[in-house]
Amino acid sequence: MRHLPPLNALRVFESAARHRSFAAAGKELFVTSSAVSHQVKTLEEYLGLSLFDRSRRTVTLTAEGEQYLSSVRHAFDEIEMATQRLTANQESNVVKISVAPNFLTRWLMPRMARFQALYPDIELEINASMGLLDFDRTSTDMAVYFGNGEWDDIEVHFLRKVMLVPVCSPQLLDGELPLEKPEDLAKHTLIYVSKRKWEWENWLQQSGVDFISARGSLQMSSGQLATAAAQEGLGVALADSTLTSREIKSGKLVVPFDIQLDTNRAFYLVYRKQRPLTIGMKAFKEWLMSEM
Amino acid sequence: MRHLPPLNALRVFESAARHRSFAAAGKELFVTSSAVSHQVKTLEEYLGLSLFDRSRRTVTLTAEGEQYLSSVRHAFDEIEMATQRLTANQESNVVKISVAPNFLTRWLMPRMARFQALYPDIELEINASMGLLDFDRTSTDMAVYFGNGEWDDIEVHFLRKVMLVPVCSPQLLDGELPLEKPEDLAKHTLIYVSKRKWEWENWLQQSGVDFISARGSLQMSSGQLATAAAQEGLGVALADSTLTSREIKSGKLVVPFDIQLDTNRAFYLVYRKQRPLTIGMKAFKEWLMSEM
DNA sequence: TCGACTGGTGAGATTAATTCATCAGTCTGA
DNA sequence: TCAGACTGATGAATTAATCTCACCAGTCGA
Repeated sequence: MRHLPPLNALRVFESAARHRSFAAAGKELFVTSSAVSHQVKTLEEYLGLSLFDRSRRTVTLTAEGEQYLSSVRHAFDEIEMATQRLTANQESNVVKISVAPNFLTRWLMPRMARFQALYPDIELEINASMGLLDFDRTSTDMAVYFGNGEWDDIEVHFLRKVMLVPVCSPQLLDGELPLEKPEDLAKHTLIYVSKRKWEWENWLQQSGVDFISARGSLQMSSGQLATAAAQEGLGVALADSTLTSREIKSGKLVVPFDIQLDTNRAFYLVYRKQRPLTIGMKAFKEWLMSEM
Repeated sequence: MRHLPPLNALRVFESAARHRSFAAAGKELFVTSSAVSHQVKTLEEYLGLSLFDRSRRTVTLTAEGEQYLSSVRHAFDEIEMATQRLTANQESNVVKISVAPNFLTRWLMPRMARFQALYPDIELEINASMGLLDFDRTSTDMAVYFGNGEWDDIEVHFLRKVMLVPVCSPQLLDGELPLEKPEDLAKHTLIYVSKRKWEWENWLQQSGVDFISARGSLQMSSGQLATAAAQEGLGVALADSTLTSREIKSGKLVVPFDIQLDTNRAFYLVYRKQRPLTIGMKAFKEWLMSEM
């Protein structure tokens, strides 16, 4: 047996709190500000505390109101998304995708034209984002994650492994300091990715270099930035060999030592569990898997 | 501007779906089954699909209804908890705590009597659980987590570092196979914790043992079980030195080599961000920190 | 200082929710 | 096997929740 507050009053509160105005909430809900006032009062009486400060001409949320708003918002987001999913057209041809930045710029973007040629009716709405996202409370249909593939409560499809090789600008390789064997890295700047500092350590270990005290180090927040920094000649970075193949072919980046580090990390296509796929989602999934 | 379904109808649906019966839902909501029927119908008309199968005498959820229920439930849980937090008595002296199993049995339990002597009015409701929990949708007040301290959106307080030492039963140490230097571990069974397999590797590396091919290995799902297995003489495990100090003092476990591995992992007291602490929570927090 | 805002309040009007009466089907047990 | 006790469905009537209206006070800017 549940103990829920009056839900209609809650809806009115959420709108009023979001707008920080009873009048604006009234407009959104197609009622008068008086109705909003009544409903907020009902909720406040139920809770036994005030959610708004009513001094001055404008209303402001109390600390309690602020707290409550964030929870109520979360909950309403979820209800809204669940309702949207349920009533969504299975024939929908718009797919909202969230993609790991490196994969987006270096893999997906260059191949977008091919997808559009194959599926001219499908419209992709792409968003770059790193971390995990909440499929319950966002309208994102699918995502490309980077990681070890161990995520709970979502449908996970393996795309491709990430194999790291050192990359740097050709100028650096032709420069004064030699870069002929892994030990020579000691004289160069190593470019790290903040949250994956162990990668250089592992690569050096695999390359038979026991310990190295590099000349300097540079820290970047993403693999994409690390690769860009290497391209600018700022040092040597570890980058995925296939994602940077274009830069390597065109000579913008060179691989001083072709020693690949198997990271146990990979790119994965993920989406909400048990979600019936729309034709747009099916098309994107099939194309993505077939391009691998 | 939001697009929410009729919320009162949603509440009725949730109850009916939970009970898998309109009559039972009516009883819970103090209305007739007729009212339930009307409301469910309203919701179904709004969504444009049926949520219940009405064949036979009983109703069953359709696939869509099942999907919808889980989301609606989640959302209502959150509203319920937010409301409960808001109306909760600040003077409450009941604290619901979720504790990492190893910490619970080896640290908290032995000291519980001391807490109760100091705060006879405070009532602890303890729950053992490993993973992370959702403070938004559960009624747990505080938790003791084991990990690296990097968790988002929660209040984190450091408790104590975990320093690992090898432990085994005294019988094993006095047995036929020597255990005098780290290299001797090669002749014994190493007990691993499933999700922290790297620990033995790190310890051996720190002890100056390059590579070791142990006689066998045993995998346990938690540190608690690994320590118990070591106590039974099944092999050598890595255990936290302070958590196992009682067993070590009493001679149930011995430390063959006093080489401690700093794991960068620790125990932390955590709770919901911005949550105003009840007097019970304050008492527990203060006591816990002072016992460290 | 006046108008144009803000939100608050109580009474009445409107709309939504519930009950009631009735119907049909299904399962149970005498 | 057939009455009786359940299940839920439905439309009209009733009740309860919600909203509007009219009026209030206060604040802000011209």
